[in-house]
Order: sequence, then C-alpha cells, then structure tokens
Amino acid sequence: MQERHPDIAMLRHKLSHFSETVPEDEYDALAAVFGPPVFVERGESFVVQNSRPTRCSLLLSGFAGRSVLLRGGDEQTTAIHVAGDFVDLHALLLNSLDHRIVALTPCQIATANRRSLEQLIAAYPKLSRALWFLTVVDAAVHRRWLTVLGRRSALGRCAHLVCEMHARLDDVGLVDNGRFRLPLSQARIGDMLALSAVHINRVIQDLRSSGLLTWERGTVTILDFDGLAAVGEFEPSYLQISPRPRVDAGHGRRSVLTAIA
Amino acid sequence: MQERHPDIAMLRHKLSHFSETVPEDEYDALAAVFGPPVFVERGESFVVQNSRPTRCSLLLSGFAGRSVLLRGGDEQTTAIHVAGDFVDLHALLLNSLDHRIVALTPCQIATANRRSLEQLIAAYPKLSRALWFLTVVDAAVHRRWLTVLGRRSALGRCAHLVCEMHARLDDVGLVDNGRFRLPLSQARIGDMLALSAVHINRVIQDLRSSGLLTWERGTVTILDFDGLAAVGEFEPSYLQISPRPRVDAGHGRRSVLTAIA
DNA sequence: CGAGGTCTTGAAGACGATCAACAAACGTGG
DNA sequence: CCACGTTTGTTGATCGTCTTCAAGACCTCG
Repeated sequence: MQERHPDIAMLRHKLSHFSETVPEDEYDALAAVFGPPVFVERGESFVVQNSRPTRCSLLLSGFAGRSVLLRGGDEQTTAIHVAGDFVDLHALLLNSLDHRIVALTPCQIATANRRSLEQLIAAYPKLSRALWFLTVVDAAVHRRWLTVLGRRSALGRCAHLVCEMHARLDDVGLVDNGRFRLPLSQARIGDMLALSAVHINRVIQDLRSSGLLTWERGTVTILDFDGLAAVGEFEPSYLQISPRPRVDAGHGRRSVLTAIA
Repeated sequence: MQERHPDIAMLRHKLSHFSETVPEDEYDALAAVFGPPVFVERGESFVVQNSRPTRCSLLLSGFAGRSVLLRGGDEQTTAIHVAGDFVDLHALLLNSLDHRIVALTPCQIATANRRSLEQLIAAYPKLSRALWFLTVVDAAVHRRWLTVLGRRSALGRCAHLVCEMHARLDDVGLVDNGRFRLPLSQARIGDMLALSAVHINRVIQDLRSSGLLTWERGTVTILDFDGLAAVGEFEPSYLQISPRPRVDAGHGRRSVLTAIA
C-alpha cells in the first residue's frame, strides 16, 4: 500500500491561499520531488542546527518545533509546525540553519532533495512565487510572535497560542467543533511562550476556570472562542488564511493522521 | 544634479551575500525600477498598516522601524531597518500588511511600482531568488529576536541590539572604528526591546559604567566589542553577512548620507 | 508494580513596570 | 542670540508578575 510520493493535499491547500493561482501540473511536479513518508519519533531532530541543509522537509502529520538551544540549557521554540507545513523551506536559500527542527510528537514527514527543489523553482516560476509566499507568511507569524512575547501577559500569550493553533489546525481540517489535539507538555508550551512550566500550569488553570476552554491529555476544546480571542488579542489576518473550503484531513489517509497526532 | 534612478550600491551589496551570483544586467534592471530618491520626515509612516501595498520601498539612508500598534497605545517595533534595506519587499507577496514602517530619523527612500517588480521577478529568475533570499534573512532576524525577547535579560537585549546594529551598519560602511550613529530615543529602543524607557535608561548606564561603550547624542562607540557580545550573547551568523569587502558609504554620495543619518 | 515524566501547589525572591519629579538638550520663533 | 516650550534623559520609590526552588500527586508505560 506504500506509495512512492506522499499526499501533499494539505500543502496544496496552504499554497492555495496565495493570491496567484498555481497550475495543476506545477502541483504535480511539486509532489513528485518528495520521497515516501518517513516516521520520526518524538524528540528526534529531523533538521539539525548549523548543518548545511541538503534536504527540505514537509510535515505530513504530528507537531514539530523550531527551536534554538541557548546557553544555560534552556530552549526557545520560535515556531510550532503542524501538518502541511513546509518546515524548512527557507533553508533552500540559506547556507546554514540557525535552529533545529524537532518532533514534538511522533511525526510523519516527506523530504525533498535540495537540488530537485532548485530545479523545480527554476522551471516553474508560479510555483516558485507560491513557495516564496509560504516563507513570507512564516515571517509574518514570527513578527506576530514578537509582539506577543514582547507585550502580552502570560495569560494573553497562552490564549493567543491556543487561538493560533485552532486557526491553523482548522485550516487543514484537524479541528472538530472547537476540539483539537495539542499533545505538547506544559514545559514545551513554556519554551514557546518564554515562560516557566510552573507558570504555564497556573495560566492554563486560569483559562480553564474562566470557562474559556478545557485542556486534558493533549486535547483542547475551546468553549468560548470570542472570549479566548479577546484575552489573547488574537486577530488572524497575519496567518493569510483566506476563507476557502478547508481541507478534509480524513481524505485518503485519515487512519494514519489520527493514529499519529 | 537629481538623477532618475537612485544609487542602489548598498542593496547590491546585501544581495551579494546570497550564495548565487546575480548577473550585472539584472542588478541594472533592478535599479531601473526605482523612482528618484524621496525624503521622508522623522515620524512619518511611509508604509501604512493594513493597506494593500502598491509600491515597495528601499531605504537609502536613515533609520526606519517596522512597528505594530497595539491596543493600550503602546507599540512593538519588530525590526529596525538601516540604509540599503528593502523594507517591505515581503509585501510583494501579501495582500495586506500587518505593520507599518515609520521613519525613526529623517530618511531617504526610493520606491518601486509593485507591478514593475512583479515583471522584474518574472523576467529574471536569479535576481528573483536573491530577493527571496533577502526576505528569508529578514525572517531569520525575526527568529533571533524571538529568542532575545523571550530569554534574555534587559541588559542582554540591549547589548544584542547594539551588536547587531554594529554588524549591519558595518556591512554597509556606516561604522567608523567601532563608532556609528544610532539616533533613536531611549523610548524607541524600548519599543524594540519590549522594555520601558525608564529601564532602558538604567541599562544603558550600566553598559556605559561597565566600560563596554559610550552612547551620547545618538552616537554609539563600542569600546569592548567582545565584552558586549558576551553580555548580549551575540553571534552574527544569522545575519548571513558573508565576510566580503564592505561597501564604502562615501562612494558617490557621502554628503547626503552623513547629512541625513 | 515500579519508574520516570508530567502536573500541581506553596512560598520566597528578582526583575522590570509604573508613577512621579526634575534636569538637560533641542528647536523654534522672537 | 536668547527665551521658551517640547522632547529626551535621569533618578527614586513602590508594586506586580513571573521565576525559582521544593515537594507531593498523578499518570502512563515498561
């Protein structure tokens, strides 16, 4: 049953948010550069810091983090990636990567040879621009997080994270009626929000007791989205998710996806 | 004496840090899409938040900030731009901008029509990749600042900012023996570092009394670069500035540059 | 059933914010 | 060239948020 190339429906969907349309044959060419799906264990770094990247990775399922190791042992996670994210596309343009990408849950990825991608970009200018768009959206997310880390309280940061994950997971069909998996330990959330694990715990309890959400065993249910968005001052335009029909995560490989994430 | 197209030597230099070489005629084509230099007063926003961008701006001289206005009136500056920076290149791919770009000092800019740039990109794939590279470096800078804001003390943040400005200004020839102009008020520095102006003041005094730098009337002199880099845990590889001969800011238009910045 | 990771709670303390007041520098017009 | 108003820089005191340390409960998986 193992096919040669992975299902890139989620990536296609993300590319579809770009204002220009990418022709079907360019999507097909993109799918063709990826190798077969590979499983990665939780905790494993599948993109290594300071290495000269030779392959680029597409996350098919699970959660991954871009993290920078700092002296003193703590770790800042600068982004959380979800299914459909082209996690190190920017590495195509850089000679060395300033961060690693680590599987925060068991993940399924597909990788593409750097040279193949370069040839693809040279051959298909429209697809090339759409991929550029993805890296620019990534930067916009970083900018938003700069304001979140810089100016928001612990409660606001946490609420913002939950709202963003909701929006991004919903876009790829991984939200069921305000309910989605977010199987990250509170310590990991702390790495992302630049807060101690202890304080994350208190903040989550606060969100729970305010009736905004439930969060147990890695599953979040948003009870009051507007309230949560108000606490987090969440405003989703930076994600560049245009209101189109969402991808159905169940299409084709539901069993795999739900088994992993 | 007013020429039609601006001198883009600094931008060319930044593009030269890309691993692939851009042919001379593509640089010329890039210069040709820009209109004549325009002066912008301090405090003026030359790229407006939430607007649909129709022009892209190249900063020729002065300092500009990307800032996001937040409720409550305070403002997070997510990046500081210096001469030679293509400040809103990413806007070429986006439909709305989540931030504004404001002149932090009197600035000189050149703008290019969005459509002309799109045609340029379609016509010149190598140049196109080099411009993509610029947006990716921008994202890498954002990532670094996420770790700086998230994990560093006020002293470390401030030291990091000074080191980064030194490295970037040095790259475009605006540093003279550890000495450079940084004519930003302490309140503006606070917007960038997510600290109160009062605290910035105390931190700068600390840096001064530690003998690491002098900073008076908008001119910084680094006295002990290694010491400052240690305090800020500064490590410049993320800037992707390859060690090549620097641009000479005096070439051609020194009088203008020194008069402005 | 035991071990390690995760979650939870409490108490003490540090870092930076905020408020307030004043000094110094700047620039604008008389 | 000076007078004045405005912006910027400086200092002190108090307060709040989040950190750190510590310990115990829970849960999951071998």
